[in-house]
Amino acid sequence: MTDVERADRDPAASTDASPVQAVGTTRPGGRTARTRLAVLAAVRELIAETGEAVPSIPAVAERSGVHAATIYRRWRTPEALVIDVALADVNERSPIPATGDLRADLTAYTTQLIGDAARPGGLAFLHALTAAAGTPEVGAAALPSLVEPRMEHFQRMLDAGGATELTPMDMLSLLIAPVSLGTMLGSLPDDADAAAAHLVDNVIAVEEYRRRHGN
Amino acid sequence: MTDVERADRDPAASTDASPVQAVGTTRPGGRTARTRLAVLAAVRELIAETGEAVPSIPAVAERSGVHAATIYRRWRTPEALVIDVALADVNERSPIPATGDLRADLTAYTTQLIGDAARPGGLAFLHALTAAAGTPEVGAAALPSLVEPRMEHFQRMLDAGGATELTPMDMLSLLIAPVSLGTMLGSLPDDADAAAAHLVDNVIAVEEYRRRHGN
DNA sequence: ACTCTCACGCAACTGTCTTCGCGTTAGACT
DNA sequence: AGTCTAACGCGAAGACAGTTGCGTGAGAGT
Repeated sequence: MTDVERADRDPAASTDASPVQAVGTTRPGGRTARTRLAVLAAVRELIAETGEAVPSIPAVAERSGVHAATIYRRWRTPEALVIDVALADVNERSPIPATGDLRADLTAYTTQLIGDAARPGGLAFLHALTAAAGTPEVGAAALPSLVEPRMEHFQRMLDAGGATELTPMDMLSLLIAPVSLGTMLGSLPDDADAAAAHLVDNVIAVEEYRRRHGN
Repeated sequence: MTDVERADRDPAASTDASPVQAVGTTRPGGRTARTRLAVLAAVRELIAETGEAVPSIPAVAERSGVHAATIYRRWRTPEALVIDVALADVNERSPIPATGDLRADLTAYTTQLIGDAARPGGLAFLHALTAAAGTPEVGAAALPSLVEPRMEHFQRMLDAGGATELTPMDMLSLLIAPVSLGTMLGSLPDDADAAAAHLVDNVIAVEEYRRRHGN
Protein backbone atom coordinates (compact mmCIF):
# COMPACT_ATOMS: atom_id res chain seq x y z
CA MET A 1 0.00 0.00 0.00
CA THR A 2 2.50 2.52 1.03
CA ASP A 3 5.85 3.22 -0.51
CA VAL A 4 7.69 2.23 2.58
CA GLU A 5 5.95 -1.08 2.98
CA ARG A 6 6.57 -1.87 -0.63
CA ALA A 7 10.20 -1.01 -0.23
CA ASP A 8 10.42 -3.21 2.82
CA ARG A 9 9.03 -6.26 1.07
CA ASP A 10 10.61 -5.95 -2.29
CA PRO A 11 14.24 -7.00 -2.08
CA ALA A 12 14.99 -5.49 -5.48
CA ALA A 13 13.97 -2.09 -4.20
CA SER A 14 16.46 -2.14 -1.36
CA THR A 15 18.63 0.90 -1.08
CA ASP A 16 21.79 0.98 -3.07
CA ALA A 17 24.09 1.06 -0.08
CA SER A 18 24.20 4.82 0.27
CA PRO A 19 24.59 5.29 4.00
CA VAL A 20 22.48 8.21 5.04
CA GLN A 21 23.60 10.45 7.84
CA ALA A 22 21.85 9.58 11.07
CA VAL A 23 25.23 9.71 12.71
CA GLY A 24 25.51 8.53 16.27
CA THR A 25 22.17 6.78 16.25
CA THR A 26 22.11 3.31 17.65
CA ARG A 27 20.42 1.89 14.61
CA PRO A 28 21.39 3.61 11.37
CA GLY A 29 20.44 0.61 9.27
CA GLY A 30 18.07 -0.15 6.46
CA ARG A 31 14.55 0.59 7.62
CA THR A 32 15.40 3.75 9.50
CA ALA A 33 17.29 5.05 6.51
CA ARG A 34 14.43 4.22 4.17
CA THR A 35 11.83 6.01 6.24
CA ARG A 36 14.12 8.97 6.45
CA LEU A 37 14.53 9.10 2.70
CA ALA A 38 10.82 8.68 2.13
CA VAL A 39 10.01 11.50 4.54
CA LEU A 40 12.59 13.89 3.12
CA ALA A 41 11.45 13.15 -0.40
CA ALA A 42 7.87 13.92 0.62
CA VAL A 43 8.99 17.20 2.16
CA ARG A 44 10.74 18.17 -1.05
CA GLU A 45 7.69 17.33 -3.14
CA LEU A 46 5.28 19.18 -0.87
CA ILE A 47 7.43 22.28 -0.81
CA ALA A 48 7.72 22.23 -4.57
CA GLU A 49 3.97 21.84 -4.95
CA THR A 50 2.45 24.00 -2.27
CA GLY A 51 4.54 27.02 -3.15
CA GLU A 52 6.60 28.12 -0.21
CA ALA A 53 4.84 27.04 2.95
CA VAL A 54 6.44 24.76 5.47
CA PRO A 55 4.48 21.53 5.09
CA SER A 56 2.46 20.15 7.98
CA ILE A 57 3.58 16.90 9.52
CA PRO A 58 0.29 15.08 8.81
CA ALA A 59 0.64 16.06 5.16
CA VAL A 60 4.18 14.72 5.07
CA ALA A 61 2.98 11.53 6.74
CA GLU A 62 0.30 10.90 4.16
CA ARG A 63 2.57 11.69 1.25
CA SER A 64 5.47 9.59 2.46
CA GLY A 65 3.52 6.65 3.80
CA VAL A 66 5.33 7.02 7.11
CA HIS A 67 3.07 7.27 10.12
CA ALA A 68 2.72 10.73 11.61
CA ALA A 69 3.67 9.52 15.07
CA THR A 70 7.00 8.35 13.72
CA ILE A 71 7.72 11.73 12.21
CA TYR A 72 6.80 13.49 15.40
CA ARG A 73 9.11 11.22 17.33
CA ARG A 74 12.09 11.76 15.09
CA TRP A 75 11.78 15.37 13.96
CA ARG A 76 9.45 16.96 16.46
CA THR A 77 8.58 20.00 14.27
CA PRO A 78 8.04 20.76 10.59
CA GLU A 79 10.87 23.24 10.69
CA ALA A 80 13.29 20.52 11.69
CA LEU A 81 12.15 18.60 8.63
CA VAL A 82 12.95 21.47 6.31
CA ILE A 83 16.29 22.03 7.99
CA ASP A 84 17.10 18.37 7.53
CA VAL A 85 16.29 18.58 3.83
CA ALA A 86 18.47 21.65 3.56
CA LEU A 87 21.35 19.91 5.28
CA ALA A 88 21.11 17.06 2.81
CA ASP A 89 20.83 19.27 -0.25
CA VAL A 90 22.80 22.46 0.19
CA ASN A 91 26.16 21.16 -0.86
CA GLU A 92 24.98 19.76 -4.16
CA ARG A 93 22.59 22.59 -4.79
CA SER A 94 24.96 25.53 -4.42
CA PRO A 95 28.46 24.25 -4.96
CA ILE A 96 31.32 26.60 -4.23
CA PRO A 97 33.84 26.58 -7.06
CA ALA A 98 37.53 27.26 -6.53
CA THR A 99 39.13 27.68 -9.91
CA GLY A 100 41.50 30.45 -8.91
CA ASP A 101 39.60 33.18 -10.72
CA LEU A 102 38.03 34.98 -7.79
CA ARG A 103 35.52 37.06 -9.67
CA ALA A 104 34.42 34.16 -11.81
CA ASP A 105 34.02 31.89 -8.80
CA LEU A 106 32.08 34.49 -6.86
CA THR A 107 29.85 35.22 -9.83
CA ALA A 108 29.12 31.57 -10.52
CA TYR A 109 28.28 30.88 -6.89
CA THR A 110 26.17 33.98 -6.41
CA THR A 111 24.20 33.43 -9.58
CA GLN A 112 23.35 29.93 -8.52
CA LEU A 113 22.51 31.13 -5.03
CA ILE A 114 20.04 33.67 -6.34
CA GLY A 115 18.40 31.10 -8.55
CA ASP A 116 18.22 28.68 -5.67
CA ALA A 117 16.67 31.19 -3.30
CA ALA A 118 14.04 32.06 -5.88
CA ARG A 119 12.91 28.45 -6.06
CA PRO A 120 9.74 27.55 -4.12
CA GLY A 121 11.77 25.92 -1.39
CA GLY A 122 13.95 28.95 -0.89
CA LEU A 123 11.50 30.84 1.23
CA ALA A 124 10.50 27.72 3.10
CA PHE A 125 14.10 27.20 4.04
CA LEU A 126 14.48 30.75 5.29
CA HIS A 127 11.30 30.37 7.27
CA ALA A 128 12.53 27.15 8.80
CA LEU A 129 15.86 28.74 9.55
CA THR A 130 14.39 31.61 11.51
CA ALA A 131 12.11 29.23 13.35
CA ALA A 132 15.01 26.96 14.16
CA ALA A 133 17.05 29.90 15.35
CA GLY A 134 14.25 30.70 17.77
CA THR A 135 14.17 27.20 19.26
CA PRO A 136 17.62 26.45 20.64
CA GLU A 137 17.06 22.70 20.89
CA VAL A 138 16.71 22.54 17.12
CA GLY A 139 18.89 25.36 15.92
CA ALA A 140 21.85 24.99 18.21
CA ALA A 141 22.61 21.58 16.76
CA ALA A 142 21.58 22.10 13.16
CA LEU A 143 22.88 25.54 12.34
CA PRO A 144 26.59 24.95 12.93
CA SER A 145 26.51 21.73 10.94
CA LEU A 146 24.90 23.67 8.15
CA VAL A 147 27.28 26.61 8.18
CA GLU A 148 30.67 25.14 8.97
CA PRO A 149 31.20 23.03 5.85
CA ARG A 150 30.29 26.00 3.72
CA MET A 151 32.82 28.14 5.51
CA GLU A 152 35.56 25.70 4.68
CA HIS A 153 34.59 25.70 1.03
CA PHE A 154 34.60 29.47 0.98
CA GLN A 155 38.05 29.50 2.50
CA ARG A 156 39.32 27.28 -0.29
CA MET A 157 37.79 29.54 -2.89
CA LEU A 158 39.32 32.63 -1.33
CA ASP A 159 42.72 31.01 -1.06
CA ALA A 160 42.64 29.84 -4.64
CA GLY A 161 41.55 33.28 -5.81
CA GLY A 162 44.32 35.08 -3.96
CA ALA A 163 42.00 37.03 -1.69
CA THR A 164 44.16 37.97 1.24
CA GLU A 165 41.76 40.14 3.17
CA LEU A 166 38.41 38.42 2.87
CA THR A 167 37.09 35.80 5.26
CA PRO A 168 34.31 33.26 4.81
CA MET A 169 32.27 35.41 7.17
CA ASP A 170 32.39 38.15 4.59
CA MET A 171 30.75 35.83 2.10
CA LEU A 172 27.94 35.43 4.59
CA SER A 173 27.61 39.18 5.05
CA LEU A 174 28.09 40.27 1.46
CA LEU A 175 26.48 37.49 -0.54
CA ILE A 176 24.24 35.10 1.36
CA ALA A 177 22.65 37.70 3.61
CA PRO A 178 21.64 40.14 0.84
CA VAL A 179 20.29 37.34 -1.30
CA SER A 180 18.28 35.97 1.62
CA LEU A 181 16.77 39.27 2.63
CA GLY A 182 16.26 40.30 -0.97
CA THR A 183 14.35 37.12 -1.63
CA MET A 184 12.17 37.69 1.41
CA LEU A 185 11.33 41.25 0.51
CA GLY A 186 11.13 40.53 -3.19
CA SER A 187 13.54 43.38 -3.71
CA LEU A 188 15.99 41.50 -5.89
CA PRO A 189 16.16 42.68 -9.49
CA ASP A 190 14.58 40.41 -12.05
CA ASP A 191 17.90 40.09 -13.78
CA ALA A 192 19.75 37.55 -11.68
CA ASP A 193 23.02 38.03 -13.51
CA ALA A 194 23.00 41.76 -12.90
CA ALA A 195 22.16 41.25 -9.25
CA ALA A 196 24.98 38.76 -8.88
CA ALA A 197 27.46 41.08 -10.59
CA HIS A 198 26.40 43.85 -8.24
CA LEU A 199 27.02 41.75 -5.14
CA VAL A 200 30.31 40.40 -6.45
CA ASP A 201 31.48 43.94 -7.08
CA ASN A 202 30.82 44.68 -3.44
CA VAL A 203 33.03 41.79 -2.42
CA ILE A 204 35.83 42.93 -4.67
CA ALA A 205 35.44 46.45 -3.34
CA VAL A 206 35.91 45.27 0.22
CA GLU A 207 38.96 43.22 -0.67
CA GLU A 208 40.60 46.18 -2.36
CA TYR A 209 39.62 48.61 0.37
CA ARG A 210 41.18 46.51 3.08
CA ARG A 211 44.34 46.07 1.09
CA ARG A 212 44.77 49.79 0.86
CA HIS A 213 43.82 50.62 4.42
CA GLY A 214 45.44 47.67 6.12
CA ASN A 215 43.35 45.22 8.07
CA MET B 1 -4.42 45.04 8.83
CA THR B 2 -5.79 47.15 6.02
CA ASP B 3 -6.99 44.14 4.13
CA VAL B 4 -8.78 42.75 7.13
CA GLU B 5 -10.37 46.02 8.04
CA ARG B 6 -11.44 46.44 4.49
CA ALA B 7 -13.09 43.03 4.61
CA ASP B 8 -15.12 44.11 7.62
CA ARG B 9 -16.39 47.17 5.88
CA ASP B 10 -18.22 47.96 2.76
CA PRO B 11 -15.84 46.72 0.07
CA ALA B 12 -16.46 49.73 -2.16
CA ALA B 13 -15.65 52.32 0.49
CA SER B 14 -12.09 51.18 1.04
CA THR B 15 -9.41 53.78 0.87
CA ASP B 16 -5.83 53.03 1.67
CA ALA B 17 -5.01 53.56 5.30
CA SER B 18 -1.82 54.13 7.18
CA PRO B 19 -1.06 50.81 8.80
CA VAL B 20 -0.01 52.41 12.04
CA GLN B 21 -2.84 54.64 13.07
CA ALA B 22 -5.55 53.13 10.88
CA VAL B 23 -6.61 56.59 9.82
CA GLY B 24 -9.09 56.71 7.04
CA THR B 25 -11.02 53.75 8.38
CA THR B 26 -14.68 54.29 8.95
CA ARG B 27 -14.35 54.19 12.67
CA PRO B 28 -10.90 55.19 13.89
CA GLY B 29 -12.25 56.40 17.19
CA GLY B 30 -11.82 55.62 20.82
CA ARG B 31 -12.70 52.00 21.35
CA THR B 32 -11.11 50.63 18.21
CA ALA B 33 -7.92 52.51 18.92
CA ARG B 34 -7.92 51.31 22.51
CA THR B 35 -8.29 47.66 21.62
CA ARG B 36 -5.57 48.03 19.07
CA LEU B 37 -3.19 49.55 21.59
CA ALA B 38 -4.05 46.91 24.16
CA VAL B 39 -3.39 44.12 21.68
CA LEU B 40 -0.10 45.53 20.45
CA ALA B 41 1.04 46.12 24.01
CA ALA B 42 0.24 42.50 24.85
CA VAL B 43 2.21 41.33 21.82
CA ARG B 44 5.20 43.34 22.94
CA GLU B 45 5.00 41.95 26.45
CA LEU B 46 4.62 38.36 25.31
CA ILE B 47 7.54 38.62 22.93
CA ALA B 48 9.68 40.12 25.63
CA GLU B 49 8.73 37.38 28.08
CA THR B 50 8.59 34.22 26.04
CA GLY B 51 11.94 34.82 24.45
CA GLU B 52 11.62 35.00 20.71
CA ALA B 53 8.59 33.01 19.68
CA VAL B 54 5.71 34.55 17.78
CA PRO B 55 2.90 34.62 20.34
CA SER B 56 -0.30 32.69 19.72
CA ILE B 57 -3.47 34.68 19.25
CA PRO B 58 -5.28 33.06 22.20
CA ALA B 59 -2.36 34.08 24.40
CA VAL B 60 -2.52 37.64 23.13
CA ALA B 61 -6.27 37.64 23.74
CA GLU B 62 -5.93 36.56 27.34
CA ARG B 63 -3.13 39.00 28.04
CA SER B 64 -4.77 41.99 26.42
CA GLY B 65 -8.32 41.34 27.57
CA VAL B 66 -9.49 41.61 23.98
CA HIS B 67 -11.53 38.67 22.79
CA ALA B 68 -9.73 36.27 20.47
CA ALA B 69 -12.43 36.51 17.83
CA THR B 70 -11.80 40.21 17.56
CA ILE B 71 -8.11 39.67 17.02
CA TYR B 72 -8.74 37.03 14.40
CA ARG B 73 -11.09 39.36 12.59
CA ARG B 74 -8.68 42.28 12.51
CA TRP B 75 -5.27 40.64 12.11
CA ARG B 76 -5.99 37.16 10.88
CA THR B 77 -2.59 35.70 11.82
CA PRO B 78 -0.01 36.08 14.60
CA GLU B 79 2.57 37.14 12.05
CA ALA B 80 0.43 40.08 11.04
CA LEU B 81 0.39 41.10 14.69
CA VAL B 82 4.14 41.12 14.94
CA ILE B 83 4.44 42.96 11.65
CA ASP B 84 2.03 45.56 12.96
CA VAL B 85 4.06 46.04 16.10
CA ALA B 86 7.16 46.38 13.98
CA LEU B 87 5.51 48.97 11.78
CA ALA B 88 4.58 50.99 14.81
CA ASP B 89 8.00 50.75 16.44
CA VAL B 90 10.70 50.64 13.82
CA ASN B 91 10.98 54.33 13.23
CA GLU B 92 11.47 55.21 16.85
CA ARG B 93 13.55 52.16 17.58
CA SER B 94 16.18 52.50 14.89
CA PRO B 95 16.25 56.11 13.81
CA ILE B 96 18.33 57.00 10.79
CA PRO B 97 20.46 60.05 11.52
CA ALA B 98 21.51 62.49 8.81
CA THR B 99 24.09 64.79 10.32
CA GLY B 100 26.27 65.01 7.23
CA ASP B 101 29.04 62.83 8.63
CA LEU B 102 28.48 59.66 6.64
CA ARG B 103 30.62 57.33 8.69
CA ALA B 104 29.26 58.61 11.97
CA ASP B 105 25.68 58.28 10.76
CA LEU B 106 26.24 54.80 9.46
CA THR B 107 27.97 53.73 12.64
CA ALA B 108 25.29 55.14 14.89
CA TYR B 109 22.54 53.49 12.91
CA THR B 110 24.27 50.13 12.60
CA THR B 111 25.16 49.96 16.25
CA GLN B 112 21.59 50.58 17.23
CA LEU B 113 20.40 48.08 14.65
CA ILE B 114 22.62 45.35 16.06
CA GLY B 115 21.42 46.05 19.56
CA ASP B 116 17.85 46.04 18.39
CA ALA B 117 18.17 42.74 16.56
CA ALA B 118 19.72 41.13 19.62
CA ARG B 119 16.70 42.03 21.71
CA PRO B 120 14.18 39.21 22.34
CA GLY B 121 11.78 40.64 19.81
CA GLY B 122 14.38 40.88 17.09
CA LEU B 123 14.18 37.28 16.06
CA ALA B 124 10.42 37.22 16.38
CA PHE B 125 10.26 40.05 13.91
CA LEU B 126 12.44 38.21 11.41
CA HIS B 127 10.30 35.14 11.89
CA ALA B 128 7.16 37.13 11.20
CA LEU B 129 8.79 38.75 8.22
CA THR B 130 9.63 35.47 6.55
CA ALA B 131 6.18 34.14 7.29
CA ALA B 132 4.59 37.27 5.89
CA ALA B 133 6.73 37.01 2.80
CA GLY B 134 5.33 33.54 2.25
CA THR B 135 1.70 34.64 2.47
CA PRO B 136 1.13 37.26 -0.21
CA GLU B 137 -2.09 38.58 1.26
CA VAL B 138 -0.21 39.70 4.35
CA GLY B 139 3.21 40.50 3.03
CA ALA B 140 2.32 42.23 -0.19
CA ALA B 141 0.59 44.99 1.71
CA ALA B 142 2.78 45.20 4.79
CA LEU B 143 6.29 44.87 3.43
CA PRO B 144 6.34 47.92 1.17
CA SER B 145 4.84 50.10 3.87
CA LEU B 146 7.59 48.89 6.16
CA VAL B 147 10.45 49.33 3.74
CA GLU B 148 9.62 52.47 1.82
CA PRO B 149 9.79 55.02 4.64
CA ARG B 150 13.15 53.62 5.65
CA MET B 151 14.43 53.94 2.13
CA GLU B 152 13.56 57.60 2.11
CA HIS B 153 15.38 58.14 5.37
CA PHE B 154 18.41 56.36 4.03
CA GLN B 155 18.36 58.56 0.96
CA ARG B 156 18.43 61.64 3.16
CA MET B 157 21.35 60.28 5.12
CA LEU B 158 23.29 59.47 1.98
CA ASP B 159 22.60 62.86 0.47
CA ALA B 160 23.65 64.67 3.61
CA GLY B 161 26.79 62.58 3.84
CA GLY B 162 27.84 63.26 0.26
CA ALA B 163 27.61 59.65 -0.85
CA THR B 164 27.21 59.87 -4.58
CA GLU B 165 27.31 56.20 -5.49
CA LEU B 166 25.36 54.45 -2.77
CA THR B 167 21.63 53.78 -2.86
CA PRO B 168 19.23 52.94 -0.06
CA MET B 169 19.16 49.43 -1.46
CA ASP B 170 22.83 49.14 -0.61
CA MET B 171 22.00 49.84 3.02
CA LEU B 172 19.66 46.90 2.86
CA SER B 173 22.32 44.66 1.34
CA LEU B 174 25.31 45.82 3.34
CA LEU B 175 23.86 46.60 6.76
CA ILE B 176 20.39 45.26 7.45
CA ALA B 177 20.85 41.92 5.71
CA PRO B 178 24.12 40.96 7.44
CA VAL B 179 22.78 42.01 10.82
CA SER B 180 19.62 39.99 10.27
CA LEU B 181 21.33 36.84 9.15
CA GLY B 182 24.08 37.24 11.70
CA THR B 183 21.52 37.47 14.46
CA MET B 184 19.78 34.38 13.22
CA LEU B 185 22.92 32.33 13.03
CA GLY B 186 24.42 33.83 16.14
CA SER B 187 27.49 34.60 14.11
CA LEU B 188 27.78 38.25 15.05
CA PRO B 189 30.76 39.12 17.22
CA ASP B 190 30.00 39.82 20.84
CA ASP B 191 31.45 43.28 20.44
CA ALA B 192 28.63 45.21 18.78
CA ASP B 193 30.76 48.26 18.15
CA ALA B 194 33.39 46.25 16.34
CA ALA B 195 30.76 44.49 14.27
CA ALA B 196 29.20 47.81 13.35
CA ALA B 197 32.56 49.30 12.38
CA HIS B 198 33.20 46.29 10.21
CA LEU B 199 29.96 46.65 8.32
CA VAL B 200 30.34 50.40 7.97
CA ASP B 201 33.79 49.89 6.49
CA ASN B 202 32.19 47.67 3.87
CA VAL B 203 29.80 50.46 2.94
CA ILE B 204 32.60 52.98 2.63
CA ALA B 205 34.58 50.50 0.58
CA VAL B 206 31.75 50.12 -1.90
CA GLU B 207 31.28 53.88 -2.19
CA GLU B 208 34.98 54.40 -2.92
CA TYR B 209 35.16 51.47 -5.30
CA ARG B 210 32.32 52.72 -7.43
CA ARG B 211 33.78 56.20 -7.55
CA ARG B 212 36.98 54.85 -8.99
CA HIS B 213 35.42 52.39 -11.40
CA GLY B 214 32.45 54.47 -12.50
CA ASN B 215 29.00 53.21 -11.78
C1' DA C 1 -30.18 64.40 21.49
C1' DC C 2 -31.15 60.80 18.20
C1' DT C 3 -30.19 57.29 14.99
C1' DC C 4 -27.24 54.31 12.51
C1' DT C 5 -23.99 50.80 12.10
C1' DC C 6 -19.43 49.30 12.90
C1' DA C 7 -16.72 46.85 16.04
C1' DC C 8 -16.69 43.97 19.85
C1' DG C 9 -17.98 40.22 23.30
C1' DC C 10 -19.79 35.78 23.76
C1' DA C 11 -20.17 30.85 23.21
C1' DA C 12 -20.57 26.91 20.63
C1' DC C 13 -18.62 24.44 17.02
C1' DT C 14 -15.37 22.33 13.62
C1' DG C 15 -11.19 20.64 12.05
C1' DT C 16 -6.49 19.79 12.80
C1' DC C 17 -2.41 19.03 15.22
C1' DT C 18 0.00 16.39 18.73
C1' DT C 19 0.62 12.93 22.13
C1' DC C 20 0.37 8.38 24.25
C1' DG C 21 0.25 3.32 25.14
C1' DC C 22 0.78 -0.91 23.15
C1' DG C 23 1.72 -4.50 19.88
C1' DT C 24 4.72 -5.62 15.90
C1' DT C 25 8.66 -5.57 12.85
C1' DA C 26 13.18 -5.69 11.41
C1' DG C 27 18.22 -4.47 12.03
C1' DA C 28 22.17 -5.50 15.06
C1' DC C 29 24.86 -8.52 17.52
C1' DT C 30 26.54 -12.96 19.38
C1' DA D 1 20.37 -19.36 13.62
C1' DG D 2 18.76 -17.08 17.59
C1' DT D 3 18.04 -13.21 20.73
C1' DC D 4 17.54 -8.48 21.79
C1' DT D 5 15.73 -4.08 21.29
C1' DA D 6 15.31 0.25 18.79
C1' DA D 7 12.17 1.98 15.59
C1' DC D 8 7.82 1.78 13.48
C1' DG D 9 2.62 1.24 12.80
C1' DC D 10 -1.77 1.75 14.78
C1' DG D 11 -5.80 3.85 16.86
C1' DA D 12 -7.69 6.64 20.29
C1' DA D 13 -7.63 10.43 23.25
C1' DG D 14 -6.56 15.11 24.22
C1' DA D 15 -5.48 19.88 23.31
C1' DC D 16 -5.61 23.71 20.67
C1' DA D 17 -6.22 26.99 16.87
C1' DG D 18 -9.45 29.07 14.24
C1' DT D 19 -14.49 30.05 12.58
C1' DT D 20 -19.21 31.49 12.72
C1' DG D 21 -23.83 33.52 14.10
C1' DC D 22 -25.91 36.49 17.08
C1' DG D 23 -26.69 40.03 20.47
C1' DT D 24 -24.87 44.30 22.50
C1' DG D 25 -22.47 48.67 23.20
C1' DA D 26 -20.00 52.55 21.68
C1' DG D 27 -18.45 56.13 18.00
C1' DA D 28 -19.97 58.86 14.12
C1' DG D 29 -23.14 61.70 11.59
C1' DT D 30 -27.16 64.67 11.56
